Amino acid sequence: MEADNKDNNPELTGSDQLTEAVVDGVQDTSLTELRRDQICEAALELFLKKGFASTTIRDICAQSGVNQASIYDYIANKNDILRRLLNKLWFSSDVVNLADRIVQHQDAPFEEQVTEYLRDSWTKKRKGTLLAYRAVPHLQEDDRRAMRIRDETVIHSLASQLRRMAKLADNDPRAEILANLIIFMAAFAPMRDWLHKNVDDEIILSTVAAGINAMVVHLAEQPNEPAEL
Amino acid sequence: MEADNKDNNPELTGSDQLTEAVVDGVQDTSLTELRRDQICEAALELFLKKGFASTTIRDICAQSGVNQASIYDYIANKNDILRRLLNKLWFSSDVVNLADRIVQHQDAPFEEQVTEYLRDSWTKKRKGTLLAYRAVPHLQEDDRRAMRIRDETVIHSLASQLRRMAKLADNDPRAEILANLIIFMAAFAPMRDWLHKNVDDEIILSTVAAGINAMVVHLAEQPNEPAEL
DNA sequence: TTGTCATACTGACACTTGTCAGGCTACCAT
DNA sequence: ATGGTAGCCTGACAAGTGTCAGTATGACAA
Repeated sequence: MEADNKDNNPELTGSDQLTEAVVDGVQDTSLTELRRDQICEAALELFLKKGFASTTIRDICAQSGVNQASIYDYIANKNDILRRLLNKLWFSSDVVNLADRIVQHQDAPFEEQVTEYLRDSWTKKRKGTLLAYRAVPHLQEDDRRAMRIRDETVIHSLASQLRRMAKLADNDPRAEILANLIIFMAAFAPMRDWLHKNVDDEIILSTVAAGINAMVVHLAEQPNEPAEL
Repeated sequence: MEADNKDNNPELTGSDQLTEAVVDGVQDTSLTELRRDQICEAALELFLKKGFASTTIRDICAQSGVNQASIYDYIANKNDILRRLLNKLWFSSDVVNLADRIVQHQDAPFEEQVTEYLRDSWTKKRKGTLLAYRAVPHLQEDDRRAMRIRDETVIHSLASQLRRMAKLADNDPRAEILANLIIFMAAFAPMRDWLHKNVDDEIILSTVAAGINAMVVHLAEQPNEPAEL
């Protein structure tokens, strides 16, 4: 079981994505596209509601209206659906990451950029984030590694911006830690949304953004690593 | 399937825990205790590695050395194992929560208390946290509600301490948001531990604690909610 | 009208899963 | 030795699972 032959795809989709299997059951590429979207949309909803492992192919078929046998004309297997979803919602999301934002708008105040970054993460990328945090354990080892590498890249570029802004030494590990923490907070609202039901989203946003800003400011005021306790 | 008859337990274990099913296959209560511990320990390891849904009873039996049939003399069903684990590692963990810490040591500086709180959360309660964040979707509705209520209680008590410390109005929602965020950060190191492999744990700890402290200090300096943007 | 071909679907296979009935063994008191 | 009993295990069932071979269907070309 779970042969998952993505090796029948000779060229990689680009090393910063997960490799999608080639499926050639159906010629009409636009139809393939359409059905795939149906399938992925249904699968996303179910994965988030019931978890990847508890969602069956039959569930996905029922939800998307695609036949149980035909589904294999559009996707290679259950894992392939997850890969495609992550590629679309996580790797190719149109949310600009914080480091790039800072580089692009050198003049805008940091807190404002954090606000916009969080706003986008919490709306446009919300489901992708949830999926990434919940479903990654079900990926195969190399896909999981790809996700980790992506994360590390993002964190390192953010860390170097933080170092510049807070005037830290090039090897100060606190920049990486704070970068990691900020990325983590991009998952805050999606993962803990059952609270604050009656609180205005903008207040949540500005509170967290102000908090992140305070963290960075504080770091800039403490340019040396604290001595060992 | 999944009858999950915890209703054959007349008295509740206490409303701040999940209800564990009564299993009477074996008389010797100390043996029952022993086997249950074996089973839970094995299950915990597997749940964290493969996820709840992908871990089979057969896996748990193999890992714990308990027979496939006998396991039902010690636990009621797969879900019951999860409940018992959460009761032990999440509800009855010996980690003092941050609000209680603050009340108990009114004089100690906030940052120090945060440090100790995070240290405990990231070591003693590490697996419980991971389990709570990952496995809760597989609980039944009422158990999930119990977890949520617990969370809300903890957050509200922390929020009221934050209000006191930062001199905020009683209805300022930012206290709740920050409390929620701090609780969320108690899951930071467990959930994102693949980074910082070569960074001293104490630096991670002090960096995050300092950041949280800066957030609260900043909040105290901004006693009024910002006007609408 | 007939033939062809791309797509949809019926039905099934091989396997895994949670769960347990009922037989089995080892030890203890007599 | 013998009977009894507390714990252990073989074997199985019913339900569900991912996957697909092969057939039915419908639309279009000749």
